[in-house]
Amino acid sequence: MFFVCWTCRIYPVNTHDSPLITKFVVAPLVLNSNHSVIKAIVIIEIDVVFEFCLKTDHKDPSDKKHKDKEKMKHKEGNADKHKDKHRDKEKRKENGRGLIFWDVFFSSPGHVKSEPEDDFYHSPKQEKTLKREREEDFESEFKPKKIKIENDKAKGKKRKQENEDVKPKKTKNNKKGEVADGKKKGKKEPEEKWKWWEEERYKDGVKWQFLEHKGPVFAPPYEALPDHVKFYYDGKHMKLAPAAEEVSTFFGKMLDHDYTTKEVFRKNFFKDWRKEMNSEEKSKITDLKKCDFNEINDYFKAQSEIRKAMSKEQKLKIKEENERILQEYGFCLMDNHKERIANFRIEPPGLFRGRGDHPKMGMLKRRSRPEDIIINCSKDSKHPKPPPGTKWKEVRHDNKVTWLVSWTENIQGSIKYIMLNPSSRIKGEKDWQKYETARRLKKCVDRIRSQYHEDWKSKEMRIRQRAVALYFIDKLALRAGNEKEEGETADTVGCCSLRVEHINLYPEKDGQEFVVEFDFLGKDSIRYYNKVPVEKRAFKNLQLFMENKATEDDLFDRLNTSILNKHLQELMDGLTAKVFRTYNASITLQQQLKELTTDENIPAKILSYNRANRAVAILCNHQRAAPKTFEKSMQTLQAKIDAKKDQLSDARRELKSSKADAKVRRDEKSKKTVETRKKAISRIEEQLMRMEVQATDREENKQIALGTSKLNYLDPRISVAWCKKWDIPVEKIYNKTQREKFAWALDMAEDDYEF
DNA sequence: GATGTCACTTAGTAGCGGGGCA
DNA sequence: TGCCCCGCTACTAAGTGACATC
Repeated sequence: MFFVCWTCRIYPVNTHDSPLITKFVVAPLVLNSNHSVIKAIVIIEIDVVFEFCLKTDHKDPSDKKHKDKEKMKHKEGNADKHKDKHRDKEKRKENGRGLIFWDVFFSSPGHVKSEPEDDFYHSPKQEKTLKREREEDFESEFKPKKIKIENDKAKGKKRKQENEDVKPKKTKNNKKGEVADGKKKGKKEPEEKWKWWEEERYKDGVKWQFLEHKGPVFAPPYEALPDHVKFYYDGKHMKLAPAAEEVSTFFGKMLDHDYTTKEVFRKNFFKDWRKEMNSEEKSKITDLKKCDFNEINDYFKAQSEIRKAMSKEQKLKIKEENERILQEYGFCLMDNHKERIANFRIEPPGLFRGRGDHPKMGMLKRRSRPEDIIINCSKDSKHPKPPPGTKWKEVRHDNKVTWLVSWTENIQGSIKYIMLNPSSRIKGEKDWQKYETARRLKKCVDRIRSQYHEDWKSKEMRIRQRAVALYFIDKLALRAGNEKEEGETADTVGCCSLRVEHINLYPEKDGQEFVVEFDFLGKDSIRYYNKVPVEKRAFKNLQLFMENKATEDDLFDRLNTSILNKHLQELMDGLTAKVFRTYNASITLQQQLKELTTDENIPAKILSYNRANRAVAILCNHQRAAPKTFEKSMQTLQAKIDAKKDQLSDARRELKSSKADAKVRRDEKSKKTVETRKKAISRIEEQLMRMEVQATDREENKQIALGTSKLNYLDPRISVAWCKKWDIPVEKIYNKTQREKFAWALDMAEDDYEF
C-alpha cells in the first residue's frame, strides 16, 4: 500500500530494505507555491510530504489527473470506478481533513512503472478465461467497500486498534516478552502488518504486477563417503563410483525404516540404482540381498549424533547461516510487498516415499539441475541468476499464476512449484474466498438437499447415482474421488470412485435400519471405516447400483467428478464437491462451539474448543499415527495427577488441623495459617484440574489430527469470534504461524460473526 | 467423453528445537 | 545443567478441479 498525492504527483520509492513500510516517496515534479514546476527529483520522507500537502491544501485531482491515476490502477469496470469515488470520499471523511486527495494504492512498486498488460509476456495459457467468473463473483459479494463499511461500524475502535497494532498486543495472560501460549518470544513480531484484505483485488486472473525473487536454493552437491565407511557386496568390500555410491547412501540412511523391508520398494530401488552403476558395478551387483549397507547406516547415525553434540557456538553458527539463506532466498518482492516464500529449496534427490501400497515407492528421485528449472518473475525485475556455468530451462513472466519456480519431477512426471507462504496476500485472498464460497453454500444448501432427495426417484440411473453420491459427500464429508491411473499410484478412492467392494449394505444392523458400512482407503491411504444408517430411498438405490456387479466394479458407474461438478456448478456458481467439506466442517465447528462451550474456566473452554475441532476432524477422517511416546507420556501424566491428588489430600488434612488449631488458639497467626492453606488448596485444585483436562484432551486426541481441519477447513473467523466472545486469548487457539496465516480473520471477525 | 496438463490445496510425518522439570 | 518430550515447521506426497486437446 502506498500514498499518492495527485497534485504533487508524489509516488513512493521502493525501499527494498523495508518494503512493508514505504517510508519515502519520490516527487518527480517539485512544484513551487503556485504549483509551477521546478525541475527536480527528490526523495522525501513520507511524513514531510503529508505535512506539505496538508499545508498547501491539495484538493481532488482534475479529470486529467484522474486519467493518470487510471493508468496506474488495475483495470476496473464502471462499478469499480463508482466504488473508487465512494472510497475517495470515505477516505477524505476518514482522515477528517476534507482537503487532501490522497489515494491508496496496492501494487506497482515505485521503481517499477506499472505497465500496460501488453508489456507482459503472454504465455499461451494466458489466453484462457481462467477462473474469471468465480473471482468476479467473489468481488461482487465481498467488495472491499463492504469491508470498509464493516470496519466503519467500529471505526473508532478500529483506528485505535490499528495504532495498537504497532505494538505487540497484550493479552490478559501475557507477561512481558511472553506470548499467551506460555512460550517466551524469540523474536519480535513485525511491527506493522499489511492489511491486504482492505485493498482492491486483481481481476481477470491477474495474480501480480511485479514479482522479483532470488530463485531457488539447490540441494548441496553429493559429498563422497569417507574411506573408512565401506559398502560390502556378498561380504566383500566394494568401492562404488560416486553416482552409485550416492544412491546407495539413500538406501543406507533408511535401513531402520519399514520401507526397506517392502518388496516393491526394494525392487524399484534396485532397478533404479543399477541404472546409476557403471558396467563393472552392474555386472557384480546383481542381488540386493547380498548388499550390506550397515556401515553407511552407522555413519549417518554417527553424523547425526555429532550434529546433536555440537557446541552452542557451532549450533549458533549453523543457525545464523540458515537465517542468512532464509533472508536471501526466503522472501520475494511482490507488488511492493516483501512476502515470505513457503518452500524455496529444490527437493533434494532421494528415494521416493509413496504412501500406502504405492507401486513406485523406492524409485530414485533425481537431483534437479538449473537446466530443469523454470523461473517465473516480472520482465522488469532483477531476474534470479543460475549458479555459475549453468542456465535455467526457461525464464517466463506469467502473472496469471502464483508460482515463482517450477520443475518436473521424474517419478510421476508431475510439476513441482515454489510458491508463497500461507501468510502471503496471494494465498490469504484465496483462502478467504474459499470460506466465502462455503458461506454461499450455506444459503442454498437446503434447496440442494431437497433437490438430491428428489433425484433419488429419477427415472435416469445417472441422476440417481449423482444424487446418492452427493448425499454421501454432503452427509459424510467424503472427498470427490477423481479417477486415477491404475498402476501409477496407490489404490485409493473417494466418493465417485467407490467400488462395490468398498461398501456393505445391512437392512438392519445393531438395532438400526438401512445401515451402510464403508471400508476403503482414502487420500494418503488412510482407511475410512464407518457404519452409517442412511435414508431408505438412498439404501434402495445403493442396492440397485450394486445389482449384477462384481466387487471390483464402480459403484457409481454413470458418474465421475467432472459430471458431478458440472451439475453442482448449475446449482450454485463456484460450487464443487470440495466446497461441501469446507461448509460442513465450518458449520459443524460453529454448532459444536455453541453446544459445548460453557461459562467455565479457560482450560475447560479450550477443552470444549478442541472437542468441537475434534468433531470436525472425525467428520473429515483426519487421522494420525498415535505418537510413539503416547503410552509413556500418558503414564507420566497420570503419575503426576496421582501425585497431585495425594498432595491435595495432604493439603486438606493440613487445613483441617489448622482450622482446629485456630479454633483453640483464636489468634491472628493461626487464622493466617488457615487462609494460607486454603489458598494452597485452591492452587492445587486448579493444577489438578488442568492436568486432568490435559489428560482427557490428549487421550481423545490420540489418533486424531486436529491441525488439518484447523488449517484447511475451519473458517478462522468462527474461532476468532469464539475467542472474543468468551474472552480467550486467540494465542490459545492459534500459534504464531497460524495467526499469520489467518491475519485477515483476526482483523475482521468480531464476537458476533456467524459463518 | 476420454485423456492429459497445469495449478493449486490438502495431507501426514520426520525431525528439530526449546521449554519444563528433576 | 542435562535430558526428555512435545509442539512447530519443513517437507513433499496426494488430492481437487479447470481447462485443453483429440
